[in-house]
Amino acid sequence: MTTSIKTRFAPSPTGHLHIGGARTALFNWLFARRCGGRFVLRIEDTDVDRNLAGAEDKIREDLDWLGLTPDESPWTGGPDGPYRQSERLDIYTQYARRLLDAGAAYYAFDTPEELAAMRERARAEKRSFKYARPTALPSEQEAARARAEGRPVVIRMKAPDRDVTVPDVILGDVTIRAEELEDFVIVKANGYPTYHFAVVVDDELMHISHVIRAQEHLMNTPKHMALQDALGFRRPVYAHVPIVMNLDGTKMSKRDKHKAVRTRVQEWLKSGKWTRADLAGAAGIDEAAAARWLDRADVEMDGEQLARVAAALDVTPPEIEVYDFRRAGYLPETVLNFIALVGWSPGEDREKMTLDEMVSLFSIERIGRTSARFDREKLLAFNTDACAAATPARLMDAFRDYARLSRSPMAGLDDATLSRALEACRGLRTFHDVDVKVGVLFAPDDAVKYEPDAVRKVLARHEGRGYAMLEALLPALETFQPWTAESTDTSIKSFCESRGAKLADAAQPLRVALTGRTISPAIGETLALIGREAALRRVRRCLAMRTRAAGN
RNA sequence: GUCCCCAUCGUCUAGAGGCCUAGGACACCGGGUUUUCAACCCGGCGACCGGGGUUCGAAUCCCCGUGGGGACGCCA
Repeated sequence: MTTSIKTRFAPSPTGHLHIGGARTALFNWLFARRCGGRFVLRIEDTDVDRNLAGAEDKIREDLDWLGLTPDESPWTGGPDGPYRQSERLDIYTQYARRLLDAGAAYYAFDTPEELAAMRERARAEKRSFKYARPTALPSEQEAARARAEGRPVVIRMKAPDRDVTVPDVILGDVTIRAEELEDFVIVKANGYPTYHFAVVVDDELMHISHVIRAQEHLMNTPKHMALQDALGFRRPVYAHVPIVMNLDGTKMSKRDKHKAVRTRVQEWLKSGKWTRADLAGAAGIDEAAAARWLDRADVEMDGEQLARVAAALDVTPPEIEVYDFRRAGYLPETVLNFIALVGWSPGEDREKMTLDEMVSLFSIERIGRTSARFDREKLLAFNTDACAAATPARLMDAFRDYARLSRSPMAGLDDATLSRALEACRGLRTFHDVDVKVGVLFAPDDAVKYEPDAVRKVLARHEGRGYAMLEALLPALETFQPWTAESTDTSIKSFCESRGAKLADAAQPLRVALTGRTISPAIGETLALIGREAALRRVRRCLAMRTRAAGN
């Protein structure tokens, strides 16, 4: 049992799953599957302030969508639970006691302000700060007294006094010199364990054999090893994977979304296009909260609020979290395939893979050492290919999920119509494309927004040539029989022929009349999808609008 | 600033001393197809960060430099 393979993914419940986190989860999941081992999901909720209500459900939802289901987790249970750190507090206390008794850890009473001042002084003197271990360690009595006096009491772990070498399967041996190591807090003043402490205890108790995590944790590992040694724990195999970056080389962060929206808000405020009240209104929050968000880079509004503001501003914030990609209309299998390739490669120029194929191809040794940039263009291309390759049933299923989330007018379509619409969208890149291309056909007439550019170019130009065409076409349209894609297509073509016009001369004005834009499936297909009644109605409506505009 | 990691086309990467005139994918450029958007087809451009070694031979090994990234929290 002790020799069996077990990996874990341990997010903190702060919101939807970050794409980088998803990749870490995927690697852990793949490795466990590959080895016939188990995959554990543990919730690291030891920061009372940062925990967000509902975040755990979001993570679960994202993982489910991707298909990375855990074998053990807070919601599936398992032999080594509980899987929420906040429910394991007594366990940590027990081990902290052991460290204290062994003299491996000690009480400390510094206030956050004092610590900040020490760090500040060190910076002013241009030396690096290192916590100075007191020569005489505080006793239990002194700790009790400090507590009684209202001072914060934490427990610090003694850093090892010799060099530590981290054995890493990706990076090789990494040695950190003893003087770089510092005594670190393992139990906070509020009694909660810190990440370092909880991780080590849980990985041991949960029999984790391989720790696959982001490279930003590399320098934490000596701390974890010190804890393992002091507690007599096993040493899991470590694999630190390179960090996922933005195309510009900065770290991919949730804040990027806020930054993008914030920038646009600022532009609009400056140009007088918007007021702070508009912002608050769009977000659905009060003005004070809106102002705080606007002025401080570290303040975030929730995902839904941000999405509303972004929509009002007509900007698309970068997709960062798994849920962003889902809502943007990507297939989960594409996301999985693509993120697997960010930092890992099976070799032999292999790129397109199903999850099952990845399982059989995966190995930690083939994970790279270089930080990799996340290229959305390539993801888009992957998704395009995946949609083209997907079976109609799969596509329909995935689209329904998208339509529900994005409140598409296509959400309620019956199977036959939806499959027809999807077929008409062959070549789609994301489901958002489908929504753009055929969504309006299923929306109420008044949802049609006539784009000024389209109207000018296709209808109004050359003394209203497009409108004239519509007027001529309307009576013919009324006689089209039967109303199918093939038949209406033929009818329009012969209509054009009889007038010595090109197909585009009729198709484009019709497209604009029906959708308000120049984007839609082939014209016959468009007519079939929208239906006879709606088609005639929208053409008449479009012509009536022109008359009204001319009257002004 | 200190410590750590990394370094092949613009991007993700293949490459584990001769198979490399460095391969693939995306992007890009040119052309084709086309009633719009997209898709699709054909062709093209394009990289071993620099300098020293080691070796008969280096993208591959070593050293230095440079560049990028990460960590330095009672965050995880």
